[in-house]
Amino acid sequence: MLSTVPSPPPLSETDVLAALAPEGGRHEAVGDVTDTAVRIMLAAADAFAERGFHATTTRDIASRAGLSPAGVYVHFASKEVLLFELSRRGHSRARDLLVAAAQAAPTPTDALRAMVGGFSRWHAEHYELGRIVQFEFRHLRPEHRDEVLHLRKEIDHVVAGVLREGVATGEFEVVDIPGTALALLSMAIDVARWYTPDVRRTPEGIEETYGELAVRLVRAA
Amino acid sequence: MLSTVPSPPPLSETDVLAALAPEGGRHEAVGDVTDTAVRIMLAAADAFAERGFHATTTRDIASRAGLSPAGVYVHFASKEVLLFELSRRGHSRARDLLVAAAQAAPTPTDALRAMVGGFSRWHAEHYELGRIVQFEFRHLRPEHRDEVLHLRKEIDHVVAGVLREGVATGEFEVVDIPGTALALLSMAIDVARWYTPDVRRTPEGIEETYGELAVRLVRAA
DNA sequence: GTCTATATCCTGATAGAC
DNA sequence: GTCTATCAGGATATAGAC
Repeated sequence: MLSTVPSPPPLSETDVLAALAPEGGRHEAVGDVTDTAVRIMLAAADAFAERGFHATTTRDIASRAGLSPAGVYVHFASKEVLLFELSRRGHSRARDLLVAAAQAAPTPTDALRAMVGGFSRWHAEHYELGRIVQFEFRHLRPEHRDEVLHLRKEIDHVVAGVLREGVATGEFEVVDIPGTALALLSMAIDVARWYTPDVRRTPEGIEETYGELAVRLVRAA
Repeated sequence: MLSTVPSPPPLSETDVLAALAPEGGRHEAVGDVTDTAVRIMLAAADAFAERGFHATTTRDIASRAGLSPAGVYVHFASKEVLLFELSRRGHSRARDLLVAAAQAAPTPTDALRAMVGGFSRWHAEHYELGRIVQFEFRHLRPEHRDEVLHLRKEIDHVVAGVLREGVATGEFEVVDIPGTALALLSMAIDVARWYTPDVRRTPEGIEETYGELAVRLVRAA
């Protein structure tokens, strides 16, 4: 169901790149930007995820990308624009995953399992981009925050929609649909906070566990 | 059950103070530090929660506390020490709440409802301190991080313990105890990320909803 | 214990040569 | 498009008077 997400080797570059690229391909899959711009985005993603937006310096990003500090500004107008690009692409990718999982499943139960499982797995496999998406949001400038907020609302809406369908078919019993959607997303989002490749759990195991927990949370008694 | 948490007026100072004070009292309840040190901690908590640790300046903290920048250093050796004090006290308080809720409940089901409900409510009522505790953790220096890590493990342990009890009594059916404990805590922790007083949900409503969701997640079929 | 003043270093971003 | 050099301001923290 979520097989459009490739399973890349545990290299940070490939990992973040896979999360940024809609087709899961190589550099040209990011498509609308140059090779150097991609390198800068990958460098910034590493740095932001590791140290946070404000603790990351432009020199840090530049050196990771193999450029001088000035070289970054040919491609991005500011450090905040770089955060915005990562945030926007990451949110889009996460939303696309959820929508694809919802559409591919035959029943609301299967859809919910695939969505929460897949979303949780994504936040583990791509925990660097996941952290940026979920935890650096408030450091965007207001106009950029507003744009990303639309994507966040779409994500909430997809989950709530599946819950409503499940209630309609009688598969689910949900007292508070938006509240439950929020709690389900919280479980998955929080994975990005605690997951690292050093941890004993695997993204696949997380997908399995969290998908089942989601179904337990809403299934009719 | 969680009535040891006072319901303060919606003033940020009182709110953070209540979360810092073991007895829920006034300034002297924080006890081991001077009045001015408390004022600085409250100012720092406001600033860290609002803008994040690295985006907060020492001038920012000082002016919120009504001091000159130099005035802060009489009471705290560095900005990071201030973060550590807030983090340590906040973690202790959160752990104490969980332990009290676990001990006061007659059954594992009641205990889990009270723990997850109360922990969620705490992350709403004290969302400022909650954000610091949960999301500024990585900005601590290694030795301080280690000390706080002990408190975090105690929190995990209390929840896992109640799950084990519930499995033993037959009330719960849990495949993966540490994984489920983690997911339950994730739901509650993530409240601090999205909650603000502007949001439509109330801390009391969150307590009710999340307590019930927790029970649904683990109860035997 | 608090202040004013400041040391010292670092920050995001730009100018202009190549 | 990339570099070296640098600007202008801001950062944490300290010195020393009161």
